[in-house]
Amino acid sequence: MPATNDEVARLLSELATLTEIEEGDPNSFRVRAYQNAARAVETLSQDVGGMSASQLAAQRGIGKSTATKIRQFVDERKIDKLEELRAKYPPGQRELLRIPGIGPKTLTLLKEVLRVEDLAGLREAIQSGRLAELPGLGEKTAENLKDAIERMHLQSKTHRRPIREVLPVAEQLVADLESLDAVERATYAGSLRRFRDTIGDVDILVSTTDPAPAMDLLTGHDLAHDVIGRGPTKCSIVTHDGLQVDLRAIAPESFGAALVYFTGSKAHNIVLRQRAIERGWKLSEYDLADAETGGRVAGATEDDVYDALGMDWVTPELREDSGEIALADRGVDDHRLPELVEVGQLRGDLHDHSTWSGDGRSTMEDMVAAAAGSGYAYFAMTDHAEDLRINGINRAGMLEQRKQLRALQEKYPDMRLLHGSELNIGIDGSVDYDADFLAGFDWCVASVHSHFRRPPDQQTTRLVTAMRNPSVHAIGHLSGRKIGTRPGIEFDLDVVLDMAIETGTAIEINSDLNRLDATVEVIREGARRGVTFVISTDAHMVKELDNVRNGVRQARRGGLPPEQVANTWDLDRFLAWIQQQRSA
DNA sequence: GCCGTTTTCGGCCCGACTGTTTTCAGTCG
Repeated sequence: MPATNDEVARLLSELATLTEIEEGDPNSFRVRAYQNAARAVETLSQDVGGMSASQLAAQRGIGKSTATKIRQFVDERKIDKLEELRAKYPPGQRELLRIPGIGPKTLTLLKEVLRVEDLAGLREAIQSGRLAELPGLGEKTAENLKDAIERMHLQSKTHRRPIREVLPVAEQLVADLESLDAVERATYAGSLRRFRDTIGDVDILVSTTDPAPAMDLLTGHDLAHDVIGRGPTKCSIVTHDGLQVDLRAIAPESFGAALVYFTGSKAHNIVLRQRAIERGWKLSEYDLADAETGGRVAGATEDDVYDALGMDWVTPELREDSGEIALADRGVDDHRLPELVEVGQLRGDLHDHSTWSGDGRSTMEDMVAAAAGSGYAYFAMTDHAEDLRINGINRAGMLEQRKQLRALQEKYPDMRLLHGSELNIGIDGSVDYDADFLAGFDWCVASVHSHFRRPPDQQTTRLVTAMRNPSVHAIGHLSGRKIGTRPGIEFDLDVVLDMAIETGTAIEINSDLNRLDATVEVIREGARRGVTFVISTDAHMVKELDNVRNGVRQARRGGLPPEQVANTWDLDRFLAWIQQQRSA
């Protein structure tokens, strides 16, 4: 089996972790070098398998030494240095490092003084009181470690959770904090603000000159199970289901700097700080300031901070140090961040269900009324087709629904109602109904709802066959993944994107927080190649029509401009495009 | 281990909090 970039990136991360133990310092330069190399490999556009050592070493973040290691893995499927460190620090030891409160120094101390090398040994050392006798540790530390072990299966450091479990909690806490008189502004930051699929913990910032009320609110909140810590400007809680929430109180004049700092990513921030240093400044969560005098340069808003650093403001979704820095750098010729799609640019929703489908929760009339209320110029009713046995609508049902939708159209002169369906892509790529019946729909989305575990070449064929069908306008939730619970189908992205362009079929960005599908990788590559996308809610009830903002953030994360999103187009252009797909 | 208009050595991001310390080390983000 050839070595994949992901595989190599994982091994380099492991090397970083093991080196951290070896050197006893999480900030060791060697540790950081391995982490940088892992990230460099992750974001590489070519396969490491086909690259020579010198080609690898030419990549930023990969030097001669790491290039040799990567080549060794490609050729021999092993890395000597890694094998050596794995033998020296068995998995039990590394597991201890994952316990919050244990870093490399404590780990070494445990091993050398108490011969503790795994979780069981640590439990025993706490129980017997031997741990509390170690130099630098004490009763309180022993107690904290005991608690940490108990909630470890829930803890953020060991467990990232799907965004759908986190976003609603964060939004509620932010709203509650913002209602306080003492709080000027509250917002969540971190990977949630960057809109990653999975989230470790929640970072909330409040702008205030009086931190106490905000901290009282969080530590006493109904959602709080346990207060982990509280200082003058920072406190942390764990919710009942184990999510850690950190709150930081920020002075208003520092809010922008803090927002930059806590939004990250870590890699993005490091580059910003390097830019600050080059200018004789230093960037912290308080401000951008002169390194010598401490005189403030910027800090109140994110815009000020980026501007002072000679950069355009970077949308949080792009802050991963994966090319956005150069695009924002006003010192670089042709620098230009992509224009990214915004919620206000969408003119229609193209994947929606009603009680006509067994799993719909709002009536067609209510869905249409709500869409009209959003000011949409077009709206597609796409209930499930008949092959979805539990849910789908048969031919007679579809014809009746169409009749009722046409009647409804008269009530909404300013919004074009499209009668469509969410078709099911069968195991051979075929879809529901026959060609003549399909031709009666205005707009069809085709999605995979079954047979998730088939070989990639078979899945590729399924998708390609569906895209070739002239009645299929878009492919819904391309991978079929459910974040955190179902991995989704594997397929050949090259082939699928080529076919999307050839047939003019759109790729859907599904706004359901469970899905966020197409994935960022697909969007990024599709954006580069000029593929047409649609951003749809897949709403099953009125309330879910608002989910479109999630789909938009997913699209932005993939760097997608509005021009490549078909439902930003005006009605005439959109209808002409549908027509063209049909005849292609 | 990586990198380079202060280059091949000598730098490499920064501060809060905790618990243990009588001035700071370790961990975290």
